[in-house]
Amino acid sequence: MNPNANRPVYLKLRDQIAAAIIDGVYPEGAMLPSVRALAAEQGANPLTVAKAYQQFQNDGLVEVQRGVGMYVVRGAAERLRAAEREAFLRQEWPEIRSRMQRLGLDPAELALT
Amino acid sequence: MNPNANRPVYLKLRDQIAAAIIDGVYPEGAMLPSVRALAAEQGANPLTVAKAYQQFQNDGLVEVQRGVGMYVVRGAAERLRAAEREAFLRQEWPEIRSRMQRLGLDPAELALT
DNA sequence: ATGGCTGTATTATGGCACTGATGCACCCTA
DNA sequence: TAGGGTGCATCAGTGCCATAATACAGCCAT
Repeated sequence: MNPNANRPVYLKLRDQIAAAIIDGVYPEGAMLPSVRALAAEQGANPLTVAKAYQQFQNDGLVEVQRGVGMYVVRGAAERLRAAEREAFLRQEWPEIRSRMQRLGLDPAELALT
Repeated sequence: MNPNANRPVYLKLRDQIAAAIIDGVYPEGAMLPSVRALAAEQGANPLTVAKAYQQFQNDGLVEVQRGVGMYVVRGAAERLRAAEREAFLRQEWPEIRSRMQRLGLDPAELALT
């Protein structure tokens, strides 16, 4: 099946949040949705959301003001995008590429879709 | 991290075997390695290997001769390739494509690597 | 027929990741 | 100063995964 289907919730949330930061849905300096709010919206547990937020704190992409909320730091979007791009090219793309080759698919053609 | 890294062993084995069938490492009519042999080679448990083989039996891609071994049926490689291709295009490619777009990557360029 | 190879069923166990419920510490505003 | 909003720590439950030890059923060459 799709490897992304049976993925832990907190990782899916993490990807979703990362995409939102990169796309500017949560601009730099803005406050992220509270763990409870996002949990209610996504139908998940607050702790699961907190776990998804955790990595962004460790990487210094968001700043925690205890009792207040979590804020996107300056330059977070670009730093995040660079890191994701590097990780994608180094870890995922080689496998995807060889896999497509095995299946007789051409990335250049599919790109035009 | 890489979604394929923390995947269950039996699924990684399954993908590895599927690739071998498609690539003709196990040609049609040939016998697959015994569960014990592959388990020893891969450092896994025979039952884990059996679980990896399971799906191929259900899909009718391999034929079990009890007491003898498991054999790749005729047309298995092409059928497997078609199924994998369809699944890839429908389930995985859309996500990959949008993700690359977000990261500012062009599939057409990367294809030339 | 016997030994050695196949796959398979059974049961049990340990580990680990994910999820969940509760309560606490902290900060701002009214 | 009271209330409601934050994040966070602790503990517990659950289910999947992997392993293990046996035992069984079938086939084949010697």
